[in-house]
Amino acid sequence: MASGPWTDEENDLIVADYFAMLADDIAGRRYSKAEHRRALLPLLNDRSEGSVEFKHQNISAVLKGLGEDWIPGYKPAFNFQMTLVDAVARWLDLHPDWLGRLPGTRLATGMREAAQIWIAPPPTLSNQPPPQELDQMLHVARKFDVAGRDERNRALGRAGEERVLAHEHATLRAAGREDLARKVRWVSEEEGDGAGYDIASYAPDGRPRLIEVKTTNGWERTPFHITRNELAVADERRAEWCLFRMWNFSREPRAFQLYPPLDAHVSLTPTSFQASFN
DNA sequence: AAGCAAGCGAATTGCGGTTT
DNA sequence: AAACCGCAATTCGCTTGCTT
Repeated sequence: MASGPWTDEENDLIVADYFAMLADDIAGRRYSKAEHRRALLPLLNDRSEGSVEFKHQNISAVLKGLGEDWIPGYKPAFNFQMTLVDAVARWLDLHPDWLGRLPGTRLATGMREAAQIWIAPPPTLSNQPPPQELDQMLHVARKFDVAGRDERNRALGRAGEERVLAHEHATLRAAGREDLARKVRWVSEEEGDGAGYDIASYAPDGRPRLIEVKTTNGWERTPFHITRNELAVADERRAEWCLFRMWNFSREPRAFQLYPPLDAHVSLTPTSFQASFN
């Protein structure tokens, strides 16, 4: 039995099998996990059923770090090795359309949502996941440049802003401020980026509220990019500005808000540098 | 250099619940 | 009743670092 670490070949096989099941799951097709496992087993180097199951949970963990859906029932299990991450990366390279696929295949059931979004406290203030787990997830996020991917995904960003717009309208109406709700403006849509916030809204008491929306399909601690300009505006108008972080977007949007100073909540790492001649 | 302890990652077994 | 599924506590064994 169980002879040493999994080889790259084995990892490739099980990752491909995993994605086959995940595709079935997302499309709502029936499939049998046990059947997949039986088909896979003889192709591997004499692994036990248990270890195959466990490896599936490890793949779920990689996918969670990536900010992607995983197969329900394979609860993410950490302590996976980086060779497994490489195998997932290889598979995604060979199937570039997987990440580009439109979010929302499974949305049909969840569309009866209220316009308001559930806002929870930011992760810095709630209970933390074990540090070991967090490190591994961030490592994966970096390896795949999850933050960059979200940033470049204009459709995701726009959908997120639209969602927040609806949320602000609903919140103000619920507070009996129809007058303010009518004055909410989608700044980035009307004037383009550059203002340092996306939506100009109001608190129920009438104070202005400048909202920068950051959207991801990933989990709540997925890293994101923030521009120098956004930071500057956050600082200049710190009483009004807020960052609206929306996560788990394609399934069921959840959110938290961050208020300046941002570095009290997150650590800011420069990721791009200006090169000029002198 | 060898022996020993500690730590850590990998994997397995077994159990409780669910579906057919 | 039997098969199937999901899950987690726990064990195993290897590596690494420390001591003598």
